[in-house]
Amino acid sequence: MVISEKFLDAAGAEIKEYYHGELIFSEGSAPLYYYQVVRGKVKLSNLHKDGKEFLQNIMSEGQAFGDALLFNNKPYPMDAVAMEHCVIMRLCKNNFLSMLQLYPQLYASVCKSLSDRLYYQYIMLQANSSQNPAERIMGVLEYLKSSQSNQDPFSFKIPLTRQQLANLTGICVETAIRTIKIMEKKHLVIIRDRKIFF
Amino acid sequence: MVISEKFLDAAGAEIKEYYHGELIFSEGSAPLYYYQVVRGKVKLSNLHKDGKEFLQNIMSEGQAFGDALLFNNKPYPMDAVAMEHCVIMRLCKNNFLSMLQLYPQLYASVCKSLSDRLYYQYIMLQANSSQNPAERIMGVLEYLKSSQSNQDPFSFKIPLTRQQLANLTGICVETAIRTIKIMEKKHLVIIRDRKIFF
DNA sequence: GCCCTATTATGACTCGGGTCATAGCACGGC
DNA sequence: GCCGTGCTATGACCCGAGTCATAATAGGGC
Repeated sequence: MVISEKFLDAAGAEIKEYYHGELIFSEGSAPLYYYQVVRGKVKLSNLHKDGKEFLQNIMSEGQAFGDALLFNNKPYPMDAVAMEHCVIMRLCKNNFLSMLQLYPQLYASVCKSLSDRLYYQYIMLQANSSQNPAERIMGVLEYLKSSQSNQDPFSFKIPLTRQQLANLTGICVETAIRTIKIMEKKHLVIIRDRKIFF
Repeated sequence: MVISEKFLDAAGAEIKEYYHGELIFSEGSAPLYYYQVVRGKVKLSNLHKDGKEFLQNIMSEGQAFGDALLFNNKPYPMDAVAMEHCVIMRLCKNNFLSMLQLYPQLYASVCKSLSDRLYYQYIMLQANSSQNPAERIMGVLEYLKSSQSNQDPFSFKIPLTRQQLANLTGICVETAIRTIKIMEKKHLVIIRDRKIFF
């Protein structure tokens, strides 16, 4: 958890619920809140004009989002959408910044949280800049795996559909499916019951 | 400038000089320092096994790098190389963290600096995840332009070679050259004296 | 059980970006 | 001026990822 719910509560945060598919904020609008996921999953995504979606990231319990934009006064570069029923704490910009001034030790958590996401972006940018679909997919898999405690090969069941993997890597579903099959033949992943193990 | 040189100096920073092509840190090694560019340009890049280079970012005067990794104890996900003769201030991890504890107001600058880079990564990740070379290149151009004061069309001379644009976007030089020509025909950019204006 | 939908799967075809080869051009060093 | 090097430019060819069509399978709701 980035910031303890007690602190957020004391600083004046509201608890909000969002339902599957509900928009939390949208690309181009002005950032006004610090958001922290209490329960559920939120996707940060870009909707292309041709209807295709690019998945920037999926935020889970304890993770913060939208906060980076509070520091540099730029409009949101993506949408945030609830992927399921979510409980989210939301703290307005002024209260968030005052809270940090009052309790500077919280800055350490915020910096760590920003750094974690920056690290994720480094990995993904490198992977997705490759032409090779397998390298793009491996980028996601390795990143997800790196945040697991059990590092044994094929012990980790990837919690993403092929469509989501495709949207995260900017390739089409068919290529994702075909590439994953090839990766299985090369013993890079195992497919059991249609689920990917890495 | 992220942190004033006086503060860095008082905290025990060293001033180091690097020459064109000199390695500052390398992918996979452990982060030990906060770096801030005093003069020159530093590229953050990944070297692929096939000899190709992917340019994550180019850091200029006043910008910090390598600091994100101090917060989350992960090895560097890229190399840092001086692109020209550089003067760089370097502050070891312990002194950096102590300095922040001592002067919490510096945290705000660090958060802003992290957020700025996160924003850049969002833009680039979205752009580079596209299949379309023109979209990838536009990602770089629009980002660079957004940090300019003069927003008039075609007023900004892109300070990058086609090779650098190709390495930033993960496409090959030839495609970069051809795509830029097409973009000129579509009046998206102007080419004058081989230089790209946007 | 039955239906609806999301997901996984597979084949045929197209097109565009990578690769390789070659060359023209600009600039700095001497 | 002359040379070398890095940058820009252009053509021919190939391969592989996208697109479209079609279908099998799994899972949830009722």
